[in-house]
Amino acid sequence: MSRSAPARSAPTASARRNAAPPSATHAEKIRDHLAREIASGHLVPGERLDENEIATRFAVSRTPVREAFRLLAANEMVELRGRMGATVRKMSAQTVIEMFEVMAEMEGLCARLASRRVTPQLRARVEEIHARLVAASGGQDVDGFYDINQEFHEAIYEAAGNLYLAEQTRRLRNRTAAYRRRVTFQPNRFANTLTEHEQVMAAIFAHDEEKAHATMRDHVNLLSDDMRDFIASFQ
Amino acid sequence: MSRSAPARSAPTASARRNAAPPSATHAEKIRDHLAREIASGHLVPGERLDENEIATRFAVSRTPVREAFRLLAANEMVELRGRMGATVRKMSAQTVIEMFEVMAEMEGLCARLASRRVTPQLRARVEEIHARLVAASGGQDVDGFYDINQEFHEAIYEAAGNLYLAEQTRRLRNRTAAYRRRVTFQPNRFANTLTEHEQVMAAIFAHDEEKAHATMRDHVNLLSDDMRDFIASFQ
DNA sequence: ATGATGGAAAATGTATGCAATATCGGTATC
DNA sequence: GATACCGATATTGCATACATTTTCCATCAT
Repeated sequence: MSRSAPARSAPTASARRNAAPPSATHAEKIRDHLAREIASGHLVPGERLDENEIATRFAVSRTPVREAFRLLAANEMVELRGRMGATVRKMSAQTVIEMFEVMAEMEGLCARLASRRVTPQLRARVEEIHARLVAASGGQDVDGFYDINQEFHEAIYEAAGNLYLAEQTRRLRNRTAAYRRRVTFQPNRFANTLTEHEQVMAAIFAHDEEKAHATMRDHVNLLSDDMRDFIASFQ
Repeated sequence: MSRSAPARSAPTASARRNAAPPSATHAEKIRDHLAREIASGHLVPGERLDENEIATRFAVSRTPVREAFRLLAANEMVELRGRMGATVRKMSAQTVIEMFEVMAEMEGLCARLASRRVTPQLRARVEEIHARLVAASGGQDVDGFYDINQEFHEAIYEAAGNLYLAEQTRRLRNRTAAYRRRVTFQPNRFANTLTEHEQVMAAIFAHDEEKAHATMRDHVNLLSDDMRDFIASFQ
């Protein structure tokens, strides 16, 4: 990443005109990496992000690191205070609970809109993902289960047919990922998750919007109850 | 803002310990200034923000300008695309409709939670605001009506007892303010607004969460229907 | 006339060094 | 012991220069 780095073959102008995505900037890569560390809990809430340490770690100057911090602020994952650096956003137990409450409603709303707007293609997609989730629940691959679970939710967001809602739901989900991840790794969550997903699916495919909303909200709220206990013990 | 600028008296360490805010960075000032230009319509959606032009305008280097752009991304006021600069965020008619849909639900959720959590003090507050709104509806002061109307909504947000939800609802409301304001200035909106607020209040005070949610959602959705027509005519 | 190519200019990304501010630890005072 | 002050150090903000990528325009081929 230094100036003496070997020259790369630049994409041709014609490749650019075919709307090929530009190569990611260092700032973007650092942001993505730090976001993952925050979501995974490796970087903990309240922790200071040291420009110099991160610059050294990624073998870049401070400039893209500072830009990465500001990009992370755009995702509300870090807090910036003028002249006082960046810290991983710390949320009080109360705020986490509130965010969960909102998230349950937003996911419920996604399910509600999906029950009105789901297409045959998306229905097939949801069912296919669920089948994969059932298959994954028999294994020991927790991360794999978690990833497919997220695919399931993403498909519901898409079926809702409201991009803005999907975006905001994702955003909130990312912000709470570290907290939520600790709960979904409970022993009997897999079976419960499958049952609850099935209830949500049944309501959506029956075009029952109240039930779709309620079953999805309850599915996410179950998480919230667990989180309440977890957070209480954590404080 | 150049290095040869006259030296300023730095705040003393004791002033600092009394939690005096640090002086605003150039990046923060530029962000605030551009945010105002965007809100006022001086910078129009889709417009490119030229680093060099802005740097020249503010007599600073490009560095704080770039940082300001990334800070603006945090407010979703500009869009950043790697290696392709910043543009004022452009909202399609579809996005506006989607945002309204989400807003109706979020305000509905505020009302729902308020129906469970309203205190006698907040009840009195809502009633007092409504009385002022009734008084204002007889006059010609549209702005005054609008301000009190906003107070009414703010009181519901507060009664919901979820700060995060209040914050996000406000945020969305602010983002759509310019579009919404064009509709609320219709001739018979005042009387309808009062009637609808009364329905919301009745449901909240009766602790009927479904009805509170539905009446508030419908109140805001009425706006959405009007907006749909308005936007269709606008395109 | 249209599309492809190449080079120059413009714009964006980054590194480096200096300026400005915050933090920390030691010392003095009450 | 608590508070204030001061100087040294560390951290953050910013300017400048260079590197990289994108855009624009002229030219050529079909």
